[in-house]
Amino acid sequence: MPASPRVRSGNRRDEAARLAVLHAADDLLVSHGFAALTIEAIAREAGVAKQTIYRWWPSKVEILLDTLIGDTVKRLRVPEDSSADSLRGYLVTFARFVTEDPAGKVFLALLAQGQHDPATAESLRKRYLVPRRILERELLARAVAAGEIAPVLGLDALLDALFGPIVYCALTGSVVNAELIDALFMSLVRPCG
Amino acid sequence: MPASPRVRSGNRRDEAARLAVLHAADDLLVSHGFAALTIEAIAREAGVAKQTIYRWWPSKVEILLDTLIGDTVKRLRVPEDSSADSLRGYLVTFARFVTEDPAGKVFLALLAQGQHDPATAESLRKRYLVPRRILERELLARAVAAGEIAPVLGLDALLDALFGPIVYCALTGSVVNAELIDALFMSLVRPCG
Amino acid sequence: MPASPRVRSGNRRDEAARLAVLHAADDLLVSHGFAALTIEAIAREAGVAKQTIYRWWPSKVEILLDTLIGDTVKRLRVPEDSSADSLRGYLVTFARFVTEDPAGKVFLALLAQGQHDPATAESLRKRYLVPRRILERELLARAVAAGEIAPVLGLDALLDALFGPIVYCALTGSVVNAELIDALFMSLVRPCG
Amino acid sequence: MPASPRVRSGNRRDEAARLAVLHAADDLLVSHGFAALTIEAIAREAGVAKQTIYRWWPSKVEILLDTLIGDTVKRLRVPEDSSADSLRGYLVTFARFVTEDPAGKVFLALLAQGQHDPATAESLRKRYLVPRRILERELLARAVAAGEIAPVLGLDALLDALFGPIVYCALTGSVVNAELIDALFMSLVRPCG
DNA sequence: AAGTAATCGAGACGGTACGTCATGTCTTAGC
DNA sequence: GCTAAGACATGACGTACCGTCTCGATTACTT
Repeated sequence: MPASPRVRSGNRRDEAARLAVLHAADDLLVSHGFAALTIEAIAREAGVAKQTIYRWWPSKVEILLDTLIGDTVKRLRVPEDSSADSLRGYLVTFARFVTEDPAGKVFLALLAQGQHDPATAESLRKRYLVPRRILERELLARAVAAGEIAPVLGLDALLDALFGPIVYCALTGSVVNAELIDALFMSLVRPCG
Repeated sequence: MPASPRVRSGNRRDEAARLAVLHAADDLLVSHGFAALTIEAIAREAGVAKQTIYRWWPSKVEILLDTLIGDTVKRLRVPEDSSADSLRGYLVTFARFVTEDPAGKVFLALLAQGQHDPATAESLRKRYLVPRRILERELLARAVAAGEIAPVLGLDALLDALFGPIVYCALTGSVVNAELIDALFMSLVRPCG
Repeated sequence: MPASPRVRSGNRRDEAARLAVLHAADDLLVSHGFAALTIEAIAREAGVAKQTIYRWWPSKVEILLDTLIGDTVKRLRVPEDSSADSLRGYLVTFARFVTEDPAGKVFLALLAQGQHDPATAESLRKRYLVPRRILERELLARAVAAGEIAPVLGLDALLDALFGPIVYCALTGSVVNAELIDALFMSLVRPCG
Repeated sequence: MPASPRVRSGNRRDEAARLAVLHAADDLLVSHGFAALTIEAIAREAGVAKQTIYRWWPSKVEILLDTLIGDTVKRLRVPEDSSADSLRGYLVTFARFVTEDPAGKVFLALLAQGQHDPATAESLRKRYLVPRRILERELLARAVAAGEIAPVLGLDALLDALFGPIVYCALTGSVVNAELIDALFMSLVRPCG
């Protein structure tokens, strides 16, 4: 199997090129950091022409969002089960995602880039934060309805209070304390029983 | 008063140039965003030679850190008084700083840039986060010793739990809820009396 | 004729850009001297990006060499005819070239720059001096074979003896004496008859 | 003898600094070429402040001229004796000077720089070329008067015809042929007897 | 002996150009 | 109509020198 550069698809969008771009972006971010994540580097790494990237993505941020959304579906599912335990488990999973998973680095990078560029902030919010937030709010609502938890706060504020510290620790490079998650959970979510 | 564009200082560092750079960086960040904050733009805006910037600052991040540290001293003092009330007031001040003060934008931009560049993360931590954290830990310790509060967590974790949600809301562009701060304060800090 | 700043050539080298660079370099050298001949000035004058210059030429010296070679082909042809008269005419043409023609200024500038930079010296020699010298030697050889001249020196030394004084006068800003050329020609080349 | 960097001369011009600058310029030209001969490099090499150079020399060219004039007096004397032989010897000495002596490199560099900058050309002419030319013309005049030579050309043109080829060979990096000097001497100067 | 003046080293300053890199737009030619 | 390839104008990067300047020290002439 010498080269087989890739079968050209001719008229249609080349799925292989799409995947190659997504993987190249992901790999570069993890291996060399956001600073090295240039369109030219992605094209080089993916073996794809620059124009092919510009044709399908308006910016490198959207590429990262595509990989992040894909990876989140695979590795950071919002649980269906609304027990207090599965809720707590979700917090722990999120903490691991954000500190250890390469896709978590993508999330942090996008959150960061959102501070430098309003368009990124808007995209991240619309395509990622809001949809997740809806799922999470529903999860909490189900748990409240089931009498599993009795939060001391409105659902949105509660979610900020729970995820905020985890994200902040990840951003500042502190370890995310298990004690911290426990205390937040006990004090704010108030599991019943 | 004819012209006098600026008095040259000759052999010594030119204080006027230093201030011009700091202000230019601050202004550009606020007015055009981090993306427009290039060394050339700062030099242009400040009426200063590029080399003068490179002579004194290793990167634009250090310029921003200088402005941030200066502004924090002026507008985000850690209170001396260790009452529960002044502690809560500090949280509110921080929330306003981070969402409304131009210097707060600088802080968020640096936190963000730290995700893209480890050197920034390290500088921010050493020159800003750690010194502030020390002061805040001492504040909490005094309050505990005075019997003003009875926190449910270790001091570091507690600080992350308190500031994390505020920073997270600022990063995602959500409003920082007063209810949120209250609930965190009541549930985690547990003011006595 | 609306605007049409220049038609972009896309994938291929842009011939218009190439010519614009050559002319800009030539014009700048003649109008403002070698000191003003910076890559940035050429790019400005030619309405071309700096990178376009660096893509095709390793240095401004090679740009000048390109113009010199082109101009020499047009205005300083080595004669085909090997009569003593045409040989003498060639010397006179060379003297005019080197003192009056803008392309002659380019030649002198390159010869000069060769003293400051060995790479220039090497390029000038390989791309200009040696090829011309070959043609001139052949010319002399033909004239000797035809019995037109009977030089008192080897061909290479003879060429140095003939062109050296002309170049030296041009370099020092002296006028190139017609008497000088005649005397050299009579004494060293020794036309027969 | 620990350091003794140099004795300060106080009010007067510091002769040691003057010499250090001349030697540094000379050394740098020979060792690293004209391109590396910057005022800053000379100051560095000489252990002298930049301002000290600017105070006494209007440009680096004048520094080189100072060294050249000094070295010429020492190593390229125009002979007093007006015999044909000593005249021929002078030509050979000049050829060696220009191809082997470091001071010869200085001469070529200045001649070259004169092509890039009219002020240099003017200085070189006034301070070096013209004074030498006067001496050389006198030498020839004495030789003619003494019946030692019978040149076929006016004295100035003759000098150009003699030195031109030597300089040209030095400029193009060719070897200066002994045969060449002989032929020029015999054909143009025509020594009697 | 005290004051004046010029020199020196050091080095900051506003500039200009360097050569490199990534941007996003474009055209070509092949499938 | 997609693709790989890559030229192009733009503009920032960080570095090196330019020539001017100001400083504080040193030393020699004046009074």
